[in-house]
Amino acid sequence: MPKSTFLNLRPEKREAFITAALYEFATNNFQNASITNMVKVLGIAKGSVYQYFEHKKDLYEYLIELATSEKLRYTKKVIKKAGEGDFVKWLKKMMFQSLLFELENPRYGCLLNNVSQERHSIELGNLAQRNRLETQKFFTQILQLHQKNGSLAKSIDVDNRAMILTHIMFGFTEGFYAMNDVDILMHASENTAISGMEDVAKKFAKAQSEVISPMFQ
Amino acid sequence: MPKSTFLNLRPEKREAFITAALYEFATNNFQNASITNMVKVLGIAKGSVYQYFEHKKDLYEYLIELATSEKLRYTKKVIKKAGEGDFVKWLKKMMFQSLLFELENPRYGCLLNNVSQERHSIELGNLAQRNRLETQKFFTQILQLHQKNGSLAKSIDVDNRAMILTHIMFGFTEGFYAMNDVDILMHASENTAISGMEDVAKKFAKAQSEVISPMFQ
Amino acid sequence: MPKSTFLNLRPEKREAFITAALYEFATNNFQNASITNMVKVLGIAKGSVYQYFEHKKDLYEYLIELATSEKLRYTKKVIKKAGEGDFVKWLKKMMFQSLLFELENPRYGCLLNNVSQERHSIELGNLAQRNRLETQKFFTQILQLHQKNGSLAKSIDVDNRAMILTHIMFGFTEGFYAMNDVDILMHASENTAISGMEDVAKKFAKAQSEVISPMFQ
Amino acid sequence: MPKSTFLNLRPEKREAFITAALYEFATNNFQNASITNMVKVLGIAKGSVYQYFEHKKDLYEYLIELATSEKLRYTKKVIKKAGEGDFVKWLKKMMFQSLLFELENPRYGCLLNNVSQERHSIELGNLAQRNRLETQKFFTQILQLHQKNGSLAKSIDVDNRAMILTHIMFGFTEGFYAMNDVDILMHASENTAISGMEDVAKKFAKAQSEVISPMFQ
DNA sequence: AATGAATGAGGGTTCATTCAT
DNA sequence: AATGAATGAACCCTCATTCAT
Repeated sequence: MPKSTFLNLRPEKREAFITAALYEFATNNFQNASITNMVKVLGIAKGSVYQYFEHKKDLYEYLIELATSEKLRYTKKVIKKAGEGDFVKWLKKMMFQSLLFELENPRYGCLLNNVSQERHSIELGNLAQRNRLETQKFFTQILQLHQKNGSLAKSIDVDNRAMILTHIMFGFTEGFYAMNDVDILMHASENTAISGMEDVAKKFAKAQSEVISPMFQ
Repeated sequence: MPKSTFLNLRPEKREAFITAALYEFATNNFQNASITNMVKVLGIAKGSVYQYFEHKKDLYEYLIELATSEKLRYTKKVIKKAGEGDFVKWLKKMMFQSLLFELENPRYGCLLNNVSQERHSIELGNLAQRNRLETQKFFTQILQLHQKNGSLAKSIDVDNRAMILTHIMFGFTEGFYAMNDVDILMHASENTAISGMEDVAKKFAKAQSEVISPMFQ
Repeated sequence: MPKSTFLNLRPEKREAFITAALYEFATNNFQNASITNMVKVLGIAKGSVYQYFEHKKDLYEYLIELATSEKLRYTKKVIKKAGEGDFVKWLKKMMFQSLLFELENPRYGCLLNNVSQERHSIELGNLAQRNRLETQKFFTQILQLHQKNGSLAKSIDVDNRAMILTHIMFGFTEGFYAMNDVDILMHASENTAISGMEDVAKKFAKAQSEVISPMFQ
Repeated sequence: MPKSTFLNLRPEKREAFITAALYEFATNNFQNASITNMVKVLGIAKGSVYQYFEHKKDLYEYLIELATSEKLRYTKKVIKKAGEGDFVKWLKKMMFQSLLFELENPRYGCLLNNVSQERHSIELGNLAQRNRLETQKFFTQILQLHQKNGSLAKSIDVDNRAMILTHIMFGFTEGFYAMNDVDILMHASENTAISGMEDVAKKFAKAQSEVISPMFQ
């Protein structure tokens, strides 16, 4: 929900703004993210932020939306194939693609990770919960699809598996960001980041896969 | 590292202080936890806090220590039995006991959960990372013990399993707090809390168990 | 090192600010000068100060610079004549001009006097020492000039005389401010101040001169 | 004006208290001297200070009195000889003895130096002024004595000379403390301090003497 | 559309002083 | 006589937000 002023901005300006905002909200949770600091980095007037967005929360929500849709776009190809063939095979592809997304878009990834850790507050409500429920619902639908197609045993408790999947995926993601230097991840140019983090990522992907596969046999 | 002032406090007062402090640091991360708010709730003077502790970080570290040692005390019986019999059986007991701890001591549990999510900062360093590494090391040692005793296949990569275990356990814990209303958990008297959350807890325990068991066969 | 914010201020506002800040830092040493009190007097918000300056020390340093350059401007004419004619004659002129500066700009004068009395601290370092060393160096250079020009006996120990001059001049200045009511000095309009303090000043100038003259014969 | 409780204290305790108090008020001006810090160093209860003294100012005044009387005791021999023989000779002795006092009792010396720099305040009034006036009066009396005895020219303006003497002596003292590390001075054992500072002191004494002698010929 | 000065509530922290024990 | 917990006002500093230009 940016104001029209933001949408009418020269693309370069808009993108510079987004990049800086993402960085600020990716390296800090909502409360600690500082508009003051962000505009200092950007070199624009503080007032401009309030020409573009109603308030801090408004900006935050916009960034979340952006990150979410970007992630969706990135994983679309895999999502489309849901229901075809073996579920575990699909899941592995999905997990791999997600990890690639984190590596290539650390700002988006880190922001979304922050969202999933946001404490309940008057201002944001239970954002983390809503975030997790969406993911859970997504997995539930995929699982149901696979059950319909016969590629997943009907005996499996879909809701239960979706919940577990959700917690594990968020758990690994959070672990990934906790164990690695977020700043290095984000400042690296895309290619450097990938090559530098490749091993770590592979280890994580393999681990996740090992854990999750047995759940569906 | 509380000052002697704090240790000499009348037990009721000290406990009231701890309760309120725990609540503040359990519902907020370090930066957002507010001494001002805490003393308002407690009905004491702001200066008193600084009679008890050197500074905010000092108080935080004390609460972490308290929570950690309380958790250790709570799980001691199970930890002592490490190495005896089947590892998975032991792990299930451990996980169940941990969950019980979270339910009976939601303030401690929630605080420790916050610790594991703390962003890297100049003031706290990489607290979350240190926290996770400790847990990982703990699991590594237990796994090695079981390998020595022959109750765990020598072929299993202990370091890898310890890492996975860590991420999953933190993941489930975080999920648990994200999905439930922390405020209700913490304000409930112990018994109410348990009965109210029993089903949720059982579901979590079972889920965790299902995921983890296959990793060691 | 004020921020651009301060420099862009409406001149009246900026001057009102400087006047009030000078008063606060002239009547109190660095530690005791209170931003809180200053803004109360000025009738502006506390936050504004931090729009203008990075922090208290930043403001202090700006005021020192201001006072120093103002004093330099005031005594420039005399300084330029250094080396011409008799040194003692020049020194008398210099002392008289300095005194006039103190009388016409009691806020600047008093601030600089405070600087020369600042205790060594982590925050400011040894400001007083640095301040005195500068003055001493200044006198050394002038004395060397006069020795080159032949208007001062080569036998005179320049470093020693410069040190003595420095201590005496600071001593008289400090004595002047200790013996007179600084508040009256500072609140008086310029002309009133001069006429009111004229006799005192003359007495001081004569005394200083009497002391110093014999040192160079 | 200590309370009777202080006077009834075991001598060792009283002396330890005085030593610590002196240190605190010698290294800080009145406002910045911290009772809190002092008792921490001493290892006594904060409340004790208020058993001994009415309030901070009360303690400060006691220390000033102590330092003053100690200095008097130290210079008594010289003072007694006032009026005998040449004034300048006497003054040199006096100045030398004063310097010795500063070196052997840096805490007292530094405290008195602080007193002479204290800003006018509601709490302390114009302490520095009173302090200087006393010294000035002292010199006036001595000078008058010498005029009576014929060892000083009747033509000399006694009040003027006393004033000048005062400013110069305070000036050199302040300069001495500004240019040297007060903490080193005070922590050194007496003998070390003297030997370490001997050269500096001699330089100062000679300088002072050179300046002042011509004033009385 | 862009600016950036102004605000004021809130943050953590220090400290002299009081008073019940 | 000694303690030390309690107080609360004061300190410097930060920040999202507003608004006149």
